[in-house]
Amino acid sequence: MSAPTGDQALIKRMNTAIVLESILRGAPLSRAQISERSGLNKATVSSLVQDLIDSSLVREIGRGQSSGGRKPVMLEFIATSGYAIGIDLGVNYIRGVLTDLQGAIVAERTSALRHSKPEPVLEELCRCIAELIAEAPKCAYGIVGIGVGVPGLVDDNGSLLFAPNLKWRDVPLKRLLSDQFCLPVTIDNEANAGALGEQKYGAGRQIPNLVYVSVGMGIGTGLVLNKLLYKGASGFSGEMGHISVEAHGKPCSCGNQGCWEMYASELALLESARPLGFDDLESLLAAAASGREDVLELFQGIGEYLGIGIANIVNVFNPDAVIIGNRMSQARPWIEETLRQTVIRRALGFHLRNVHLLFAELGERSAMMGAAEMAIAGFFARLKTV
Amino acid sequence: MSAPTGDQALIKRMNTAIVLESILRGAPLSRAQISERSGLNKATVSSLVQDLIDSSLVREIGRGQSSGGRKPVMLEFIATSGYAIGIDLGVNYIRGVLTDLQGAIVAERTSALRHSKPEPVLEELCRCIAELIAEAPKCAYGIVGIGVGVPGLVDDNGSLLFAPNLKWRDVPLKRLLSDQFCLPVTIDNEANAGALGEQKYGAGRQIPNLVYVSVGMGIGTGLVLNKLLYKGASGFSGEMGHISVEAHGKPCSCGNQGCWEMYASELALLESARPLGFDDLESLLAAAASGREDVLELFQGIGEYLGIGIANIVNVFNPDAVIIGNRMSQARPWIEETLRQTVIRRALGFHLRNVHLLFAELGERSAMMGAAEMAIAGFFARLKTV
DNA sequence: CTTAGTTTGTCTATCCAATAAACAAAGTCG
DNA sequence: CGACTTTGTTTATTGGATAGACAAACTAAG
Repeated sequence: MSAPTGDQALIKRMNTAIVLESILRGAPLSRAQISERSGLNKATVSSLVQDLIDSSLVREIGRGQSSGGRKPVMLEFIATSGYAIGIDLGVNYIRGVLTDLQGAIVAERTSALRHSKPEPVLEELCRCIAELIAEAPKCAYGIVGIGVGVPGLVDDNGSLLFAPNLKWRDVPLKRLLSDQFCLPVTIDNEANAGALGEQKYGAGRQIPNLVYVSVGMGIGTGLVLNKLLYKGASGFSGEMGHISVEAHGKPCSCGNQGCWEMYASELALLESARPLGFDDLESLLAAAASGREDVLELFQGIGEYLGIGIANIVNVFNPDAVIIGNRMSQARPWIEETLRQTVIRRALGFHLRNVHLLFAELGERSAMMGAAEMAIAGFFARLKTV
Repeated sequence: MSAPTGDQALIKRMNTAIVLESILRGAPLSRAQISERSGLNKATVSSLVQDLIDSSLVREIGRGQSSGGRKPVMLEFIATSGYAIGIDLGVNYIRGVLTDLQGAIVAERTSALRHSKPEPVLEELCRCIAELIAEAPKCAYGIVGIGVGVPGLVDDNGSLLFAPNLKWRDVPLKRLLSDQFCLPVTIDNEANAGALGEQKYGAGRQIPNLVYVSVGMGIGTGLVLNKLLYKGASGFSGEMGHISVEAHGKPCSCGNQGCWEMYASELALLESARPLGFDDLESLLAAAASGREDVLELFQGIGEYLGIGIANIVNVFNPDAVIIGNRMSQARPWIEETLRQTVIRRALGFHLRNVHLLFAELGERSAMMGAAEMAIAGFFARLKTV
């Protein structure tokens, strides 16, 4: 009914989180440094650090430099006290990764999908997860969770409501996987996962507010506000690919007209390239690289429309950064200039001052790493409540 | 440097807030009921309630009904222990209100503005505030703060950076007013204030996530997420009036092209109505009321474009409600049907399920009441930190 | 080498908020 | 009237944070 009430256990959880976060950010660190940075009393820090050591989350790694007194005992987070699984479930591939608790990759596995029917795909998915689990070294917490990024709409029960390109409807993915593996499972949209991946491990490190624009066959977007994924009222949001940028433009399968993704996605590019005799992105990229004028113009068209939509996003969210990801980010050399100019011309000056226009650093790994991060974040969140 | 650390004072503040909020929501309430609803121990509640009584925030109002035992002592919030000032600074008017701590209006004052130069306007503004302050009854906390909604961009220091219709630039409004009155001052955009006003006192009561669309000469928007105003990375955001809905449409003074407000605002309406011999909204409303076909068509055009932009908003934020406010809400009878149809046709089905399309209930008072609410919220926030 | 001063991390006594349990006061109902 | 309920306070206890004392470990100046 009401908010969780405050008691001493809450204080301890909060302060433990502060100590752990200090170590995560600034390791190696001594107890004295943690005390100074956090404002917590030395005695408090000592006690909490001892708890963390007892829980196998932190260890002492020997003496550090002295500045004229007793040498400090340096502490570090034990990233290998647990492992996370991150999955990027694509339309024709499954990418999976096993990472430690700091997102360092331990094992990786990719497989192509021939069918898109749920049953064989789920079978392959489970095989992939099982193999990754088998590769995890022995450790205190084992596998702490499974995160999955999917190309579709997910509700807050982790059911995949609708995935147009897979032609799936109402697949209770979270329940299926947690029944199978008896582990915490987090499911989210591919763009949300990508946003988190880039925020944590890619181009958006240390940037608290960003928008990730996943430009593939369609356009998906993920919103990170204050380092947290933003979800709308009913748990799914950010369908900015279906913002109408041409009020009476091409009809979209979503029912709207003139959706952004009808003009700035890979699909839009391929459609306008068909008369020139191209039918995939790779050949277009090759043609652009060899300097074909008509193809370069096509990319500039995409760049402009991407810029139009991004200017809209900047005006609405005023983020610190916008990150272009997914397949179209490969076209960076041929779209970046037009894109940047368009955004500069169209976005409001006050918002432009601080916004950075970036391209994904993790490439095809954005969503997979973000999925792993969801699992890791879930583990830390559980630490706080138990 | 780091997060605020947890100590016992924090617990007490949190639990005091829980108790106070229970009383605010459910008054009249007994100590026993608060204990049961909040999960706090009876003794804890007793102690915290005593503190609140000592601070003149709560009072006992006598015995309540018994259900077979000792009669409970009922408690209520003392709304009149403090008063707030809310100001709506418009382009050609100043509206001011004095409310108690629950937003009940005690005094109200409107004045027309002839000039728009800063000096005379500020003078009139100060006179308005002073007169309202003079009307406040004696009470424990006096005037707890001044909130002001302004037609322009505000930074997080409360400076009015740019107000196109007033032709103001860089007016440090917050500093001026707090110097003058020695009171806490909150400045925000008119649309943000309106959003808060409708969320708290108007059509959006109890709706945690909503978007308020202020349709006047331009279009402004205010975003309430989880009952709090959302601000972007640099403190100002939500310029959805400048989302481009016609990628290569009419150039806007903001530098962008095809901005929503070029097609769906009062300005857009007046422009298309000029050939018919109209030059203000009032005469158009009158003509529509008398059934003039060509005018009705104009309103339908506005309704359609409003719907196009609102569908975009619904797709992006998936709010619980969208509230149309400001002057154009008077045109409700002639735009609502078209607007509703357009949104239904264009927004994504999953998002539509839960969204309500509402019109402002407070009319021209939205922003003013929201401004008062900003001052009240500031008072409660200070209670928690001191 | 000696000695003074510094830094680290632990220990001790104390404070304070929440809590359970006991309790007195004030009621209902048969 | 007596058994039972409900309310709100009192009392003793718990547990986490804290200040300050302290021992250990170190640097550097003389």
